[in-house]
Amino acid sequence: MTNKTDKIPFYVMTPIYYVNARPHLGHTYTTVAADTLARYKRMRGFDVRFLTGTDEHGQKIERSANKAGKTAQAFADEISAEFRFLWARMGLTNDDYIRTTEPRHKRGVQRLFTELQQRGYIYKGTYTGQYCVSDELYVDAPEGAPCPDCGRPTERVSEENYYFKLSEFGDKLLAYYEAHPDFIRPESRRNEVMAFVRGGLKDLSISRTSFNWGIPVPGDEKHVIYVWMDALANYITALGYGSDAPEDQARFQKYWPADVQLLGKEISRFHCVYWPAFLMAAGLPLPKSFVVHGWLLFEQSKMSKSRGNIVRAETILDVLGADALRYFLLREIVFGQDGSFSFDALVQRYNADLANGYGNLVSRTLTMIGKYFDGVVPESTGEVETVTPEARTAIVKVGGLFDSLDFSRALETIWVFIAAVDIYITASAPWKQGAGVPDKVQQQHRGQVLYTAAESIRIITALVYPVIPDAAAKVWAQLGLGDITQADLKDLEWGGLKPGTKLGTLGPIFPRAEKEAITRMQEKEEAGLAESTAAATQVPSAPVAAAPVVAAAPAVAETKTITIDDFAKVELRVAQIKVAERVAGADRLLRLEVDLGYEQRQIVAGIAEAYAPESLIGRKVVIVANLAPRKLRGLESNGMVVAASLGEKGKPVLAGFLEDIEIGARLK
RNA sequence: GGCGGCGUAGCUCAGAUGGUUAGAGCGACGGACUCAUAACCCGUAGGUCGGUGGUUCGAUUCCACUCGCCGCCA
Repeated sequence: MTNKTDKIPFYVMTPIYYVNARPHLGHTYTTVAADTLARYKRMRGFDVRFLTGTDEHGQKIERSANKAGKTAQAFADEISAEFRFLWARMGLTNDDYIRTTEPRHKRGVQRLFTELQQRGYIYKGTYTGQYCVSDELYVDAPEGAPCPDCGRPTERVSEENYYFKLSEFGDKLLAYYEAHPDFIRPESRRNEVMAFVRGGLKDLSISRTSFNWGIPVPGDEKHVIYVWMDALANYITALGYGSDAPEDQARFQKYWPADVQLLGKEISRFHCVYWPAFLMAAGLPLPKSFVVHGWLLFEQSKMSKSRGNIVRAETILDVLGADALRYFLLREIVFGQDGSFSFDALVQRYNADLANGYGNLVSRTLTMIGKYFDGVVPESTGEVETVTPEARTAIVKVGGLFDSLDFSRALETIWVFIAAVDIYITASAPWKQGAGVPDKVQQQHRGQVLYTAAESIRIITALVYPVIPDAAAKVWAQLGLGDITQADLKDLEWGGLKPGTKLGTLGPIFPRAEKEAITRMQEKEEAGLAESTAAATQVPSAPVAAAPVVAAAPAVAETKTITIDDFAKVELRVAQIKVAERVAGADRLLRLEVDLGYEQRQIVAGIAEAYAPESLIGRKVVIVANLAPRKLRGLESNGMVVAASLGEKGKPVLAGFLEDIEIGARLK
């Protein structure tokens, strides 16, 4: 183990996500890319810091919260928690999760503002013109005209504001772009950014007085700091910028400037122009690179709330698992370009590459080692096989491609190698007994072939680990190599697998998905919230522990068997939620009124942290109808809503049905 | 409106400073095999490289125009 301080720091982050929208595949895409890069760099011995989080201030949030009848903070808490749950459920390895409503962030933003002010880059002025609430931007449009950007109505405002002298930075920025060709990737984005800056930069208004939900300007509290300045600063405040504590300062010194800032193309101007200008003005170093990726289109059209074609990651996690989603996003889409998502393509990729390719290769190889060598990795004769040099080439090539964030080609390269190993095994036919060949010679040949195949799998597994960590961990264990997270993968070389290694317990890695998986996912999306139903457990690779229809506890928990009569005592029925509201003074409780067809009743359920009340109205759930009444927070609860429990925090996921079902129907 | 990108097999995309039969993967079809997850392996299909016109001995690759999609800016 190397001492952590010896390692080279590597700081990577996603943008922080605006809590105006709930997490969808676009967020997942960026975050998965960052996670993969972080895992890869860790594996290569870097001291990685991976940051993500949520952006929570601004007028839009204030208004959405009002509309929902909540405080802005409560509203932000809820959505931020959803992001956090999702990332936790996907097993992402972010080292920190910043929220712009945290004190550490506020402190840092105010410090940055003060710093810019003291350095003379901020002055007071008045703006009169149109403002787009949706984009949180002053727009150049005549009175009454819609926003030229998003088409929504703009508002007439006249405000006294603080301005940042952005106009002073045009030449400096251009010089910097020129001197650092890799500062913004891909090149097409760099060109766009440079064209924008060449067009001339105007000073930027960086405060608002028209609303309150934000960080106050130090010493002039009726002003709130512009959301973008607030948000962008998270990349340094999360490290400790603005704090006087020695450990915070040390962290900031260590990790800043960032190595890779990932972002979607819609926010490249803020990240590649404003943010560097703020940093220059503050006398801070600039990030080493911005990597701008494209959009994820859903079956050819842009995913958007209004189109109603947003796909949630949860749906895919339920049916195929996190690795399938990660693999698809990084393999199918050329990083930097727009990509298209469809359930069809997802399942096709899953079957062709993960099930038939990687999964099957592992299966055929390890099964034969079990059969012919009693589950112990055989000796190699030392003879060089065709795949050996190919493995070496793949190691080098894949490393380079990961470094340049060319995930799709990295994976393509690995899969070319997988195919080569399949061809090698088929050509060598270790299952065949050659006519007249003595058993000893036959065994030696088998040993050589199977050692070569197993060693190839070890290398493949190490290479794919950053992309499909769950599967890689399983294969690693099946190879008898223990915990992959403890493995030193820095110097991957052919021959690292020791003959004599006892294989672990074998089992499927990626079971083939049936066509039906597609319809199942589509139905889940249509049904609204993704849910972990009994159907989800039909695919054994689903990350949710296989749970029976009634999944109040994970199936892994030991259960004594019961008779059918015992089960019959539990009256499970389908009920439709008619009313859902928070219980005052309880963070976790919702008061529900449900319709059973023959009666309406009140149930108090501990699901408030996972479900917004309004999202539940009309939803059909399963309840235990004959549970003795109980009082919770003074409210009588007549029954219990059935839900699975996910993760260590026990996040509830409501049970439901894919087919439409009659209210009141009994489960038996 | 200005600037830029893209349009190649059913699908996702490579590629060519212009030159013999335009490539890969997936899907489809045929065959072989049986260690393996109806898998793997071998083989086949056929696309006038968006349209029109031009330059050229020769263009899908260059030029002009045109249609469609997209991005940045106004």
